[in-house]
Amino acid sequence: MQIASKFTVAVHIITCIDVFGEQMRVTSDFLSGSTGVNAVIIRNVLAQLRSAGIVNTRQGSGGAHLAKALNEITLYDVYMAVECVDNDEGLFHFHENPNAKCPVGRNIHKVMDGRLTAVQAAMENELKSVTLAEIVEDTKKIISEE
Amino acid sequence: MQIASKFTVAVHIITCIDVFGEQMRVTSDFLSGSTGVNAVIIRNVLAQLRSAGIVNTRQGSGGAHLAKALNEITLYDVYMAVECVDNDEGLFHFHENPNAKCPVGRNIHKVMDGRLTAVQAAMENELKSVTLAEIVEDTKKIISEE
DNA sequence: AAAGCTGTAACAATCTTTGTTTCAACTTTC
DNA sequence: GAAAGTTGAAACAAAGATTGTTACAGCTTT
Repeated sequence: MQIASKFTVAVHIITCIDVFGEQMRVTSDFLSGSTGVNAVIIRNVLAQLRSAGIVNTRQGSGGAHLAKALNEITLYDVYMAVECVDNDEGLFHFHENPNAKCPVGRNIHKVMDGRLTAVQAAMENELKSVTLAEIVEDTKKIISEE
Repeated sequence: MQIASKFTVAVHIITCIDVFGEQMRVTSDFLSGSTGVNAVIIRNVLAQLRSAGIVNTRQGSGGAHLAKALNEITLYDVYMAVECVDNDEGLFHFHENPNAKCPVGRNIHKVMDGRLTAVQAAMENELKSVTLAEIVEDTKKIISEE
């Protein structure tokens, strides 16, 4: 089981906006071409990024723009924006009907929950440690060396 | 998107084997009752735990037993045993067809891969830091205080 | 007014997880 | 050795999530 590709698509989108945004209109069609992902999916992801205050889009005129400086956007922000993991449910799917009549069944949740939360937090902290500025910088560097 | 519940089921199973194993046969039917999960699923998980050298099972006689000391089993071992995440694919599902004709499309993988691996490693290290001995100890403590 | 783009809904296709049915093979007990 | 209880495993169904597709209303610019 994997985290939905909307996350990597979102990072790809933001990178494209910064790399190409000054010289052209970055439309959902263009992004669809660069990512290989359907334009409607792109618009959905853009809508989620917009809700999170990461990008701006407008009907009619077309073209997405960044709403924040790249060094103020972390991978965690993007991850949360596209909601690959439901915040209520958490990263781990717990089996839903442990038997309350069994001593283990009625207590396993209590024992596990804190630890599963810690595991999820470890992952999220690592995501918080990377900014999109780094991602875009690396990308531009590689492009310039090609 | 979530990590399959087979993982929490597996932890539940191991806990039951230790808690109840001395006084009764811990069969797939019993585990099905305690977890609320279908007995065939339980047998599948047991088969994966057996392949990983964590438990022993036998046809006919019935009843699962631990093949290792609890302090030698970490949550990571269980997680890997049940293969909730494909080892080849990784935790993050990358969009599969970025456009090689686009400078961003043909380099985004290079830029992201190392960082995604680091995020996954952070999660896995946290899983490695918890042993089943702790889980079972906590569970027994709670049961004794009920 | 025309062209191009976004926003969004509805539906289909695909994949994964989980459940169900079924039956062969094995062990213990009578 | 027969019966009962159990595991191992295959095949298929059910349910849910992701991704793709189609369609169209609404906005902006020219």
